[in-house]
Amino acid sequence: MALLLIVCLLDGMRDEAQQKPMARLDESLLTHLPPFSRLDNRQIRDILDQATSKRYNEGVTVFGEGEEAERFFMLLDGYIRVMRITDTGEQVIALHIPSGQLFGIARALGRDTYPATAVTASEAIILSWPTRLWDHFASYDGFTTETYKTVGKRIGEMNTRIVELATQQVEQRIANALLRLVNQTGRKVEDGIEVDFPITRQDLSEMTASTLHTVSRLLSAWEKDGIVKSRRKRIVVSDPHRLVLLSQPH
DNA sequence: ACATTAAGCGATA
DNA sequence: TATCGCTTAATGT
Repeated sequence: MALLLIVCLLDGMRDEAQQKPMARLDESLLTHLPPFSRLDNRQIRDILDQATSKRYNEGVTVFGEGEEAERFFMLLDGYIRVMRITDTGEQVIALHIPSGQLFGIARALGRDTYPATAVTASEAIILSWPTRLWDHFASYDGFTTETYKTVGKRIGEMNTRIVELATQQVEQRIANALLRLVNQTGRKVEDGIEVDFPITRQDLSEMTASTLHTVSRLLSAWEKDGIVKSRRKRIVVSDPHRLVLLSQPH
């Protein structure tokens, strides 16, 4: 969270017109991120000078499904939850995006509207650029290939999730969802690995086509067996191995 | 093998 | 105090 501090200070902390051009953001913020790692300092400077930075609170919608894709985004800190709403008003969580990744890149998918809704799953710091700059970015060496790598990973993840949803039963689905969360966003703590952002039973049920009651019951049972430890909005996996066993059909 | 309904409890703001 | 997250039991499919 040191990054949070730095950017807040650079932003001047004040006035809630948060959407403002960066004064001087350090180039090292981008140099180690895959889409930008092959660019020289002048190119990074150019990119940063056109970026807008904004700090988001938890649970804030960055953009909504179907909206005009006016901008694309780079998540510098925090987590993004990508979700869709069914016609009956039910929410389905498609995936979570960790910091260091681009998102809302409709242009790369040949779309002019966002295919899903993006909500902050934690406090977040996000850079964004007008979509018209996408082609300019795409001309940079390695930008496109790296971008498609992460897009490919996301599609791969969603693929395996579809198979899970279609073939496995709830216990396996929830176990798999939890394993993915700790693998992607896990943070080592005293007695295991903790999901790095606030997550409710309702959230987990929306990731697994289940209900918060079933999730609650399963987490309680797993806690009794010493596999997980959970309190409100926090889940620690203390025995990942046994969770892997549960994620396997038996 | 699950979802739904309902009731109640503690934490949080 | 009101709302939220969570648990549990009973009941339904």
